[in-house]
Order: sequence, then structure tokens, then C-alpha cells
Amino acid sequence: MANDKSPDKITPRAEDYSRWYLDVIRQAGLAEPAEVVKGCMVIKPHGYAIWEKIQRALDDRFKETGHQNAYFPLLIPESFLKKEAEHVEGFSPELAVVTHAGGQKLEEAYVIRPTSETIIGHFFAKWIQSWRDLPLLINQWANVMRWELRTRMFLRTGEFLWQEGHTAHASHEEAVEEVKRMLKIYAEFAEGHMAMPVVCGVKTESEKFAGAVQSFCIEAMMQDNKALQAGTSHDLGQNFGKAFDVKFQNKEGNQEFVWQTSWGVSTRLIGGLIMTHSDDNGLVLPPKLAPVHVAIVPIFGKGGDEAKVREAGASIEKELKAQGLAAVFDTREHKPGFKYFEWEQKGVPLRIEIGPRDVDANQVTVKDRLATAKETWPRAGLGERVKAYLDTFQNTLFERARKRMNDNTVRVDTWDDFKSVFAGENSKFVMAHWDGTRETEAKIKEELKVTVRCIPLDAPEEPGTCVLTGKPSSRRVLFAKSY
RNA sequence: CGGGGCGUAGCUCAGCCUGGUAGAGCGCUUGGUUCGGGACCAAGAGGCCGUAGGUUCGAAUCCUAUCGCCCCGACCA
Repeated sequence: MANDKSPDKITPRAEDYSRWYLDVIRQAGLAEPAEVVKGCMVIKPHGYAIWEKIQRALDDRFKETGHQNAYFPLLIPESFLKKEAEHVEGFSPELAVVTHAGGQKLEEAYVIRPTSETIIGHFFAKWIQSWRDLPLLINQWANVMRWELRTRMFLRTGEFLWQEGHTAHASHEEAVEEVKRMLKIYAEFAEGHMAMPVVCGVKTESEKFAGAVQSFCIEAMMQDNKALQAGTSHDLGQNFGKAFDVKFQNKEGNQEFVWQTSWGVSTRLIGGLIMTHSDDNGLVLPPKLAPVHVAIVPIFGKGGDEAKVREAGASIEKELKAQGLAAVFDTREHKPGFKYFEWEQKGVPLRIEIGPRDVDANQVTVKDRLATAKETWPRAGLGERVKAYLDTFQNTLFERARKRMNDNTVRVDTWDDFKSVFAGENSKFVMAHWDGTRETEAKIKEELKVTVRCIPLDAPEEPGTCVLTGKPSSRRVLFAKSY
């Protein structure tokens, strides 16, 4: 029995948003703190199953667009990081360094990769000689480590899983095209699979990747109206080409540095997924990423009823699986109510109850993860109906999230309005004018903890004046508090 | 790295002030009765009280050191 004191309750969002977030993760069995390893987490089977679905969907898109997977070492010579000035400056505070191995101090320390631009640059230099070797389109699925002072499960942990694409091109135009292509893939994945609407944009100088010429990103709005950077795609220009001497002979016979890109999404996406859809009852998952689509819960009833309920449940499971759906017939020794709570907390999109009364009436009782009331559906044609319903549900989640984002995106023109939107812990997506200087950005960040999340790609030209300084601006940018 | 908090059963915690040899709820095991929104009864298992010293006849409790974790700030996918 669960009373108010038991630790398996989910704190309501309105009461304490970060407690809620952690409670959802715990109750859904997604992950838990690694405890004995600072700032790290254990991704549990249900959480990892979601990651595998994310991997599968993205990997397919990467392959379709001509990329190949490869794997580079976890350990990177310390000197490599130092070859690109901005890169080392950006990453050195969060590096974990291996100084000893085999019982001896190493001649040169290794850093545990925080990202792989440098070591991949080293190998690209060996692999690329001619324009015929380009473009070189590589992706790596890997773990990386960034020693963060303050961690939150999935959103920021010492070690995390991701994919990092690394490509080399013969021209800047071609590289920029790649950067935008991959950003688009991220956006389509976020919206189409995660049902998480995003704003595509360009990072400002101070927010861009250390070592990039320009960083593109997708930004999503969480339920507390804070922004989450959900994916990035970088135009590296020739910065790493020059640092690692990655040259090719062009068609004119001249040596030229390659133009590189890198792009990545991480297990942070799971954090975004949680904070986009979940509610006070636990996780809510879009069908396209749900490891289990349908939980079938039997109600066994009086003695003689059990056999027919078992049979009916098994046949439903079989029919749903024939539709390509992940269905679980939950015959564990628990009360039905217990199972309802559990599957709800795990975010299963649809639940089907089957009891003696349903069997007798040739029907099932159905409840989707967001519904407040149950419905009765005929048993006949159930497989098709469920499959179609899940598509609708996927769409419902997306529309719901998009409405929330739109409703909380506002245009602001005065500094007073700007301050009131961000008063206290409040945030929104604020479209406002900015004079484009690092100083103004820093002042706003200092005063309100608000940053320019990005300059949206679809922001129209619109003359105006900076919300803080009153200096001229040519377009609005996206401001928000962020994770 | 600054400020705060906490280490006692699988989990959440009480006990510590005022030393006397280990507790609760949940969870777990077994048996039975149950099953349309977190079942009930009964019987059990489970802890050298973070670690190392010290004080004492005696330490979860007092002292010292140490390690770890969480929260709040400065940095970040």
C-alpha cells in the first residue's frame, strides 16, 4: 500500500518542478544516480530502450544521407586539445585527464574525450589527400565525459551518450549545406518522432561551440518555459583543418585545407522528452519512441473466469504484435490497479483492460495515457484501430506541445516588459531586438539569467531597437532562461 | 571552488541533545484469501549505524580526522 509517506509518489509539477522531474525518472525506471561515481548516472533498461529507439531512427537518417559509422578512441592525447585555441579554452575546465596507466605515470597525459574533433582531425589528415576523398561523412556513436560542477540526470551528467557527426568538404558552401541538412534532420526527428516542437537557429558568438565558425541549434521549450538546447550542428570552417593539417589537393592541383562540420545530439534528448510531455502521473511517451505501445491488463475475476480472460488477453497481444506494435500482456501477480499506475508512470501510450465482462461482451476497455475516462472498443478489428489510434495520439502530443510553445512565445519591446516576463523563476520564449553585442548579452545574462538562445532561421528582417540599449537591430532574436 | 544539509535495513527516515548493545513505514520472502484504479491476514528474512582514530567499563549517540552524496551559487550537450 502506498501512503503519503512512501517514496514512490510523484511530486506535482506545481509544487517543485525539479523534484517532479527526478520523481518521474525514478518511477518510470529510466535511470538513477550512479551514487559511487560523481555526477554520473545509470541508464536503466526502460531508459536505454528509449535511447535505442532514438538511435535507430537517427541512424537510419544518417545512413540515408550518406554517412558511415566509425569509432575513434576514448582517450585523446592532451596536446591535441591544445592545437585549436578556442577549443582548448572552451573545454579545459571540464576535462577528466588520465595521467597514469599500467602502474606508471604517462609521458603525455590523455584526456577522456569531451568531444572528438581533435582526434578525428588527426585521422582525417591521414585519410584525405585528394578532392576525390571528399566529402568524407563520418558519424560516431559514443560516450563522452565533461566534468560538470552541477549535474542533472539526462540533462547534464559527467558522462553521457551521444552521436557526433564529423564531415570534411571541399568547399565552405558544401560544408554549410551539410550543417543545415543535419540541423533539418534533427528538427524533423524532434518534431516527428519526439513530438517536441523546436526553433531552429544560429547561436551567438558567446554561445557557439568552442572552435566553430558558426553553430546552429534546435531549441525546445520545456513545461516550465525554459529552453533546452536539443541538438547542435557546427560549421567548423577550416579551423580544425588548419590545426590538424587536414589538406587536400583540389581540382586545380593546389593544396587546400578542408572545410569541416560536426553535429550531435545526446541522451539529453530523453530529458527533453520527459519535460515536454510528462505530467503529474508520470512519464508520457510518444508512440514512435515508446518501448511499449500497449499494456494489456487482465482482470481475472472469480475462479472460473481466469482461463477465458487469459485466453482473450493472449489473443489481443498476438493481434497487436501482428500489427508491428510492442504489446505486453501483463499477467504478473498484482492487482489490476497496481498495474495501471505502473504502466502510466512508465509512459505507455495506451492501456487495454480485459476482464470477464469484456470477454462476454466481445469488447475491451481502453484508456490512453492522457485520457481521464475509459472507453469501450469492440474486440473485432482491434489491431487496426489501435495502430491508427497511436498515430493520432502521436499527433495529439505534438499539437499539444506546439500550442504550449506558441502560447508562451511573446514579442517584447521594452526593457520593463522584458524584466517582468523573466521575473523570479519565470521564463518564456521572448522574441526581442538585440544590438548584437557580446556586452549586452552578458549584461542581460547577469541581471536576469536570460540568454540569447538563438537567432531563429525564420526570423524576418525587421528594423527595431535593442531591448536593453536602444541601439539599432535588424531582427528579433530568441531570449529565454535555459537548462 | 564558496555557502548549507546529510551519511543508520533495498528505499524514506526515527533514535543522537541526556552513552547501556538496533527501530518504524514502505519494499522483499513464504502460505492463504483476493483481483473492474496502488489488496488483506499470518509468519519470516534483512543493518559490524560511511570510514579511521580517540574518550569510556561500555559509543549509532561524545571528540578528532577523513571520504562520499545532495541542495544553493559561479561554468556547460
